[in-house]
Amino acid sequence: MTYETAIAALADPTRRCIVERLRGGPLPVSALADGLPVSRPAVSQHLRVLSGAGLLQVTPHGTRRYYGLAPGGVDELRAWLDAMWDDALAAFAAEARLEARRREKERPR
Amino acid sequence: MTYETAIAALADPTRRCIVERLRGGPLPVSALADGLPVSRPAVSQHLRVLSGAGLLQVTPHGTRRYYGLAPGGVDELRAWLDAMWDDALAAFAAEARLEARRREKERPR
DNA sequence: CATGATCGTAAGTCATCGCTTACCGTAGGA
DNA sequence: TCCTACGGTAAGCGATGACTTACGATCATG
Repeated sequence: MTYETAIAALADPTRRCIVERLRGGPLPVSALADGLPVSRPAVSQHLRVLSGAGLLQVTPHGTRRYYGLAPGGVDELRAWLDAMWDDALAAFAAEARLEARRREKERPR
Repeated sequence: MTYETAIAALADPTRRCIVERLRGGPLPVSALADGLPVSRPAVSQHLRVLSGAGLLQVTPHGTRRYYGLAPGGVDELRAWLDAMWDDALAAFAAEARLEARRREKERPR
């Protein structure tokens, strides 16, 4: 449920750039806007999306608000990826069995 | 580089539905289109995007093409997530140190 | 060889989304 | 108390993208 909004939030290049800029630690909005090719209101809108997805957390300090990566923010997303692609191995085995069955059906011709 | 197209491909709900339907093993296009709320050409377009992102692999068999999850298709995406959010712990430590420094600066007043 | 089934592609339409400018509320310093 | 910095919000615009219908190509089957 939440991993859907998380992956939607991370799909935007500008938002990924924000995430990468937050690797070093929390930053206020103005510091984030400097160096980004978009205006400051655009950054605010992106921060709203990222926060809404549970990827960022805010700590107001005076007039400036520090945005930082939320620990465990991508846990559900990782869990979904694992659920899909770990079963893919089993699917691979299934496909191998299907292939074997197809050969078996072809051989007697 | 590839994780960007992968996350963009997985951002669409219909494409995620396709991925989930492929957990049980490869399927031809018609079988995928049945049960999805979109037309068959739409499914073909989604499959093109997913394949282009390295998430799916195709095995033509006669007139029908079997689409299946590509093993290791999300490896780069997982690596990127780890690189971001594992360093987030270090960032958290950095923020803690920053907080400590702020208190230290406030205390002597 | 002809026919039907499977699937990819092209063109067009409509909604969603990201960006901008303009505006407003709020906290801190002179 | 003014005023300046910081940042969130609203409205409008342009572009990207997802979907549909129509068409064409290919392979198996009668």
